[in-house]
Amino acid sequence: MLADSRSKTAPLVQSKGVRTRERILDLAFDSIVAKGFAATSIEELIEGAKLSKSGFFYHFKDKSDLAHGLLERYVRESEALLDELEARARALHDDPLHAMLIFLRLYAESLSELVSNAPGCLVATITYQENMFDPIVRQKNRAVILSWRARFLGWLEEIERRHPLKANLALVALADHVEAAAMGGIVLAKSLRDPQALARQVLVTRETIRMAFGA
Amino acid sequence: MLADSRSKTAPLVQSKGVRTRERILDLAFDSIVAKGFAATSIEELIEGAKLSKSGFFYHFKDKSDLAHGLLERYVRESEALLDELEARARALHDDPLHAMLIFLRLYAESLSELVSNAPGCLVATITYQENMFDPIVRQKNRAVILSWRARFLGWLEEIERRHPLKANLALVALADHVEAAAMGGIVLAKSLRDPQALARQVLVTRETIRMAFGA
DNA sequence: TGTACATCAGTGAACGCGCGTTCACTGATGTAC
DNA sequence: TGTACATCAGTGAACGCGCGTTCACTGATGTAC
Repeated sequence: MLADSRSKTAPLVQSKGVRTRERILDLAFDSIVAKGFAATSIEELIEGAKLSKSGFFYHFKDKSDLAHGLLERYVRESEALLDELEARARALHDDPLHAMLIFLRLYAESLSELVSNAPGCLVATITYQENMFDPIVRQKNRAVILSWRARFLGWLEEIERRHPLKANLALVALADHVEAAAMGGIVLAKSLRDPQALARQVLVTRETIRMAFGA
Repeated sequence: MLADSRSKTAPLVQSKGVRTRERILDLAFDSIVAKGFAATSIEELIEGAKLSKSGFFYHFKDKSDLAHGLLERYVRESEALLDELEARARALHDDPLHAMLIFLRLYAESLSELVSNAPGCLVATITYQENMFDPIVRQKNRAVILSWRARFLGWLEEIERRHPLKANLALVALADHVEAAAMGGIVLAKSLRDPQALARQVLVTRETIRMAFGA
């Protein structure tokens, strides 16, 4: 769950075309997360990106192609963030439970930092406006949620082999909970204009996992 | 957090005008939760409600007035549901902790029932498309979140006076967590087409509260 | 090194459609006397 | 009980604007020989 998909880790040298495309995607992300997909007009994107309308259609064959590009980039960067934080956490502790507790702290920090710029989860946005998107985007969106589930479920199973579960919970519900609490936290953070509200929700999940395995 | 605001508890006899208005609001809710506010056209609402365009403008002075009407009804019915479930739960157990655990079971059930018809939380939808709404709607939307927080925070404080908190958590984060997990759960339920995913998230929150107060 | 051609990254003008909103009007129901 | 008037719950036609999309064209950069 990445709250801001605007690329920060772009290759050192980019062709002119790639830079323009990224500029369009950045503007589109901010607008979609603030107003929704339908209300995000190509007109406003080209005004912000300083190019002509036909320039936009050089980069994206139609509006739904923009959605594809947006989701693709979002997934790539969000998986990269999770991979990186998981690797850092696991490097700091051999026990998978403590690694996950470390990970959740790092994740809470990263998310509230991202959210203070441009708050919004693209996956939640797409889910809440599913009928605006073609089947491929919807399918890809579902796949993202399932990949989050798979990552955390695998990790929790690993934990359970060492620390018997003390709570009356299905592991899959707990796995989903990491992202569910984050998505709910984003709504709180956005609405109340309090980025810390997101971090607090992720840390509640952390406490749940800590208690569930009796740490 | 009410997942379906279509009225089920309307007065026994309604004037013709009120019935038409309710029909419009029902259609609008379903559409907004599926496509977003901007993509919900007055044209489609009048087609569904079988009246002319000027008929629509007799009931709502403009599109933003529709948003007002929708949110007002949603808040009224969602508060009524929470009041009712809280009253039932408190009637079943004197201890506020056990009452809350009962409440969360009832709430999980109610929500996944509502979600199987028309999944979506209007507050989350508005938050994710804030720029589409006027300041009054945004303010009202924020107020709903704060009223949820106040309800659960008060309840948790009551619990804490009898059961010392065993977890390293701020009560306000825990209070917010009830609705945050539900809002995240709705995204899961919608996207995966699995109403049970929502109930499971609410029940994770229940387990968190149970463990936090050492029940 | 010079020329021919291809690809990249756009421009400018025009299109048709659907959207939200307005306006003048109307027939059915309710209320006062 | 009958009549006058007001309110309710709409209709039908027209509007202008902005939207997504298309099309013919172009100047700058890259590549082959």
